[in-house]
Amino acid sequence: MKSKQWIKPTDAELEILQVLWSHGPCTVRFVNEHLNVKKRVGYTTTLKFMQIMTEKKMLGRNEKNRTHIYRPLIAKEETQNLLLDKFLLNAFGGSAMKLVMQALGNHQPTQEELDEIKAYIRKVERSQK
Amino acid sequence: MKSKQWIKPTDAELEILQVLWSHGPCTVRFVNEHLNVKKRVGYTTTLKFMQIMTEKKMLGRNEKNRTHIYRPLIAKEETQNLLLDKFLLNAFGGSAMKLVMQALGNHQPTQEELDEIKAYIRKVERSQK
DNA sequence: TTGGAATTACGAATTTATTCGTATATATTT
DNA sequence: AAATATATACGAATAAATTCGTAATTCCAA
Repeated sequence: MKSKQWIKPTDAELEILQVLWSHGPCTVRFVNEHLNVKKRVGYTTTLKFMQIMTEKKMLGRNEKNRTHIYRPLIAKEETQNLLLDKFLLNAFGGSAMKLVMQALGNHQPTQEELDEIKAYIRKVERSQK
Repeated sequence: MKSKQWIKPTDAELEILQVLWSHGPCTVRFVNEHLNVKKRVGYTTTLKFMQIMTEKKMLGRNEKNRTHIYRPLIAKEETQNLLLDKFLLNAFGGSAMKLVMQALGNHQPTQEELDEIKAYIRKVERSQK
């Protein structure tokens, strides 16, 4: 994706992507209703965004029927990684460790999650020596 | 800080805060020169931002002398935490663990850093039982 | 078959963020 | 003291992001 032109999704665009990533391809109405669980947004506002995102090649859509079906064209993990890189630079001066420690500190991890991290660390350590 | 009105710093404001956080209180000129290491920014642009940030109570300034001395009024860690919370929600749907794992995966931690995390995990585990 | 509901397209208003020019005042240099 | 440099204040242009109204079209139900 880095090879193609990478356009950073805005906050509003990200909210829409979240919906499309978790549910499959869906209609504007479906997305709009999901957004409205959290905050009030007009239908045409959501529509407009999804049209813009389609122009930007963030989304694709099936126009076979009158009601278009939209799908994400950019992958969740890859997008999150790129956003993370930017955020890391902007807010944490590029120090991934600072960010990790703060994230851990602020969000009570469960034992399972701690185990997951420990397993990951062991894996890294093995590959390092 | 959460008690007071929290205004999310923009990217440009964050760059200025970074300078003030790492060096102490300083002048507009000093900040501007530091920003210019990375990218070209006009002096009055930086000045304008710092004035706006002062209005927003992000910065304070000593006006005793003609050349004002600015200082951050919001703390680094606290600000980063709040930004992290927002970012977590926006980009990672609130899953701190996903973010931590991706951050670890993308940025080769050194052995010292891994040790730091391990120590932290042990600390959490001790306090949990 | 006609009237209401749903959908898209389009344009534009609004808000927020970024950038800088110009005027004016103050200090410094010669 | 006059010229030059440096600082702030102010306003405004530009750009980017967000929001929605209206018109035109298509579908569906009475």
